[in-house]
Amino acid sequence: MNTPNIIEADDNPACYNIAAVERDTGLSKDTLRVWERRYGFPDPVRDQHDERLYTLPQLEKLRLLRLLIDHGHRPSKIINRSTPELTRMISASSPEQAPPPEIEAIIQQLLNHDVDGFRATLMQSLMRQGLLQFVTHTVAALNHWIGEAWIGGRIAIFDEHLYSEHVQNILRNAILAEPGRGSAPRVLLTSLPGEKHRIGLLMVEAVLAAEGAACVALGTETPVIDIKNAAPAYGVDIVALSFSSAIPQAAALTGLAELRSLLPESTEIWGGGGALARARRATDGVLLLRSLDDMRYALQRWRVEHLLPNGQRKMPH
Amino acid sequence: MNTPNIIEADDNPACYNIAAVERDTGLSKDTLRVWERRYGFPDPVRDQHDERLYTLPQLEKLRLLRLLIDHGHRPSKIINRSTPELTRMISASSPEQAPPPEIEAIIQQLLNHDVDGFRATLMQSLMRQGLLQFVTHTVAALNHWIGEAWIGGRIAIFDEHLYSEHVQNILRNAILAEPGRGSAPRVLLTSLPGEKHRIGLLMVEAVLAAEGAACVALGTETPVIDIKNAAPAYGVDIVALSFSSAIPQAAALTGLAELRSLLPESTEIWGGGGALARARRATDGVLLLRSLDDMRYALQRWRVEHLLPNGQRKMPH
DNA sequence: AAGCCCTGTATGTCCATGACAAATGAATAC
DNA sequence: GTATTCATTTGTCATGGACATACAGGGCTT
Repeated sequence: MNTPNIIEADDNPACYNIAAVERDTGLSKDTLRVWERRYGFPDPVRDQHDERLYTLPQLEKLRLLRLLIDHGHRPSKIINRSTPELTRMISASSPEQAPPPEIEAIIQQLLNHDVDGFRATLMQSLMRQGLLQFVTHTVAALNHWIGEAWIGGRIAIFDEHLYSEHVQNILRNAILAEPGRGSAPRVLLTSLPGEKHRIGLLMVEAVLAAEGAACVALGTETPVIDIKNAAPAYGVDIVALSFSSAIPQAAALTGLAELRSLLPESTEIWGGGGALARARRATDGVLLLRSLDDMRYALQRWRVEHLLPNGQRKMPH
Repeated sequence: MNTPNIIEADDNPACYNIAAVERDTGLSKDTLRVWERRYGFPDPVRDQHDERLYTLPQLEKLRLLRLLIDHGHRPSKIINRSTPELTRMISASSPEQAPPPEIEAIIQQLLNHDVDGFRATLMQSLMRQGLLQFVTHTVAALNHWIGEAWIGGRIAIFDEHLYSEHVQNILRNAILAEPGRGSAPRVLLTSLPGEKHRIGLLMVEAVLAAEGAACVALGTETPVIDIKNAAPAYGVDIVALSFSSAIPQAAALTGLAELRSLLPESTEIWGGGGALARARRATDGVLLLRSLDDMRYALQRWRVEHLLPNGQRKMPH
């Protein structure tokens, strides 16, 4: 069913088939083929069966292209530039400011593979700031910096894995420890198939937990139909979806629109995350949240609209 | 960029385009087209641009087919049967023996969508038994039963998502709370690309933590090359990989062999999980673990071989 | 200048069809 | 029983054409 992605990673420079490239760049097979047809890049060699084999440098350049396109550049304008030039464009677009010392210290421990120190520092940071501050400042900054470092090749994939695991551990632990459970509103929290990033989802859950809302977290990659069925089953007021920038903005918007058409109007739909940060507008009845603070305001608004001053619901559910 | 998936969800029965069906069934566009060409199903209507529009019943039948194929049926044998017949096949395929009462109670809360009760019962069970017992008995039994129920269609996908999230929460929390950190051996814990199941991995981590070993957990789906690089970076003694039964046994064995050829002999490789439970033998130098208890024995053996009675390593690292 | 509509180009997705490797199952020999 | 061979099934890839939507830039009005 699946062919091996990697044949000889060290010896053979061309070792990624088109499915692997689709997985690692997020560019569809169709897009990869049509770029090759139109622009001449990527220009993979072929194996004995005429199937495309991409090299690691090509894959890396494709990731840079993807990133720049996500930032508003047009493919035809940048596709034939060299990899160093693309890298320069990226660092030019993001001010490349050194991270604040506190973040820097955490990053250093990660790069030094100091697992225990890394975890301990994160924990300290959480204790000192409290969950809300920790999530909206430290974790957000770390995510941003790690993302940059990953693009720039300054961090190994396994370091990023370790980072993700530990932040998950700490956030889940903190969420579980948060006292006020079960008050209104009730929020269903998940992502659509294709969106695997859990940290964004956990950050949202942490903020909601800190604000005293009741979360029903379904993890990542729940098909739309199942969300439709889950919402009434758990009696939620709001369905919140997270889209990292790994997902095309259009896919995020159509997913939201589709869900909107399936859920009753009384159920609010919130969407947020990197893929939607620059979206102009969504379907009517879908709320775009461009930051975690946005979400806190949305939460306040919902409570004003739906709750009496004593915290009771205005209308029987 | 993207065409809308749904035109008229309520009035028009044909409202899913091929991208939406791919996302919700996990069947690729190519597969959907080739099934239509070969078997005549699914047979979607076309919009004014000749693009496929699938109906909800078609989508549901596709999901049943996917489920049966994952459990060993061949597409051509089942694709032209009716939806009720497929449903019957699914419920017939799992023997449906009653779980023990303790497990039954937890399952009931999950099926009743009693989120808080479910979490509370799990927590109680953990407190009463301790981490080791909880993992090797309760979680293992729950996994087994939930897997059966999923095959038999007695449990919704979103319930399974919720189950997975909460067990993760509780296990991660318990692991973090486990006192003895950092003693030998040091174990790198992950799965290969394609293996997404995290719970098996967390169960292993919980047992290791309870036994006082030092874990470096990289989450799921780490490419072999990255494992090769990570092992020396984190100075681990053992690399442990988990394979759920969703992965073909041959793929698991190949992956283990490939890794064995990349790591120095002094690094042990352990493999376990559903896919390997019935495997006869693996490459030389790879240890097959058929149960969590197997792993505890393996851990004891490693300590006898590598540690002095006072807990110091026999050889300087 | 700033806002708006219009129009042409850029771009991603879909289609049809052909081909073939990998997976599976059956049949055979050891 | 266990390994080997062969035939069939099945998913993925390739090609090239088509076209809807998104975007950029010119010309218009305010």
